[in-house]
Amino acid sequence: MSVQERKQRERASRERLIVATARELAEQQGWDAVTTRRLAERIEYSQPVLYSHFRGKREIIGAVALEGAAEMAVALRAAASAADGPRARVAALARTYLDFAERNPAVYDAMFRLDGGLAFAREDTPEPLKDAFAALLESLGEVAGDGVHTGLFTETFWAALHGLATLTRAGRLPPEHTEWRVELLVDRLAVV
Amino acid sequence: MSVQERKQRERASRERLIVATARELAEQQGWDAVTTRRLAERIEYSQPVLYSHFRGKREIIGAVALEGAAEMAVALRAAASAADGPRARVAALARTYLDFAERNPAVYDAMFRLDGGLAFAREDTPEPLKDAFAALLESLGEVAGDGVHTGLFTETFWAALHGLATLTRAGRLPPEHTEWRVELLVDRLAVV
DNA sequence: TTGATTGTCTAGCGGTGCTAGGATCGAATC
DNA sequence: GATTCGATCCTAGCACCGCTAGACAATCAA
Repeated sequence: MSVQERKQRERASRERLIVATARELAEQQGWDAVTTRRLAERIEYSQPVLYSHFRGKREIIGAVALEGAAEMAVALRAAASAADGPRARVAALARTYLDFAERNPAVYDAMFRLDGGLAFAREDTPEPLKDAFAALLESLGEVAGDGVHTGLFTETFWAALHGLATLTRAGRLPPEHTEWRVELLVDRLAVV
Repeated sequence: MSVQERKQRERASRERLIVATARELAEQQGWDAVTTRRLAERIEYSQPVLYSHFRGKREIIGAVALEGAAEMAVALRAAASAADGPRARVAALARTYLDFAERNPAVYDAMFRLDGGLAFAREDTPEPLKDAFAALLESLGEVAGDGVHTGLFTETFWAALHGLATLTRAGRLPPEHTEWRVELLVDRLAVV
């Protein structure tokens, strides 16, 4: 059975290559540039090979999104644990979130702007997504305020951050004063 | 010169037809379904005619966005003027904004999610966009709080609403409890 | 060695946004 | 009223897209 195992390993490795290449290409030139032809050429296989790993382009986006969610969860927890006190923790969380969105725009798009065929806010939501939300909730839960449902509070705070991230990057908001807006959000929304 | 005038009128009328048809088609079947071929067929002209009015699909999206911005400004001002007191005014404003996004998803996308080739937050920003932002600022300015820049406050509040609107519609946030989230946003962000 | 299975590729389908170039039509001139 | 001539519009086609059928080669089991 060793031959089969080797083949499985190779297959898994190629799948990782596809996802990594798609992500790289998307970060370099945007998701519009991630066509199945270009992607196939970069991994040095023909187009149909992609379809033996993923149902279609959408699923590839979804795979990048899951990868991103896992990384974001790590980054959020690291920022939170390095801060002292609820107020500082929330501020660090918010800055880290926006920083992640700015540094990995294509991954952020895959997670929250594009259709990666993933289920959100449901029972069958993939674990990495649930966990990224959990990472937010861990820090935000302690500043929701008395009698305020922590889940709903986290959702609202997250939505505000998401709005800032997307509108800023799309040039809808001037890039200056981002720090000030985050400050306002934390000051007003968090109860310390 | 009357012949030329008639031609100009007809041309302007056809341009309105293009924008209205694009909007209608987008609301019915989403922007992906708005292809130049389908659009041309619906207005009963050939494809190249579209390009004698607009540089490309992007500009058509931009035209729909401007139309939407004007309508949104009217809706926001109507809601604000019908409410009594700053707190109620802001709440009505927020609800109207989200309501507009929900009722006109394609127009909302054209305004804030898609690339319509429009300049935002700049001097050469088209008037309807500036005015829609002004409509927000008129009501939000009075609850920014002492010493808080009203423009930046409005931007932050708007971003929060935008986040709620987009995440909810994309299925990233559960559709229930939207009203509760708005309530929280208004309660915490607005200083009354 | 043979036959079946697996894996990969070439080629192609129907679609996209956009455009070059020819046909047509109406207005202005003789 | 016939004839230019310019504006207007359409046909046809480009290069690209996501995706797939079917041929082909390599590998395995008998």
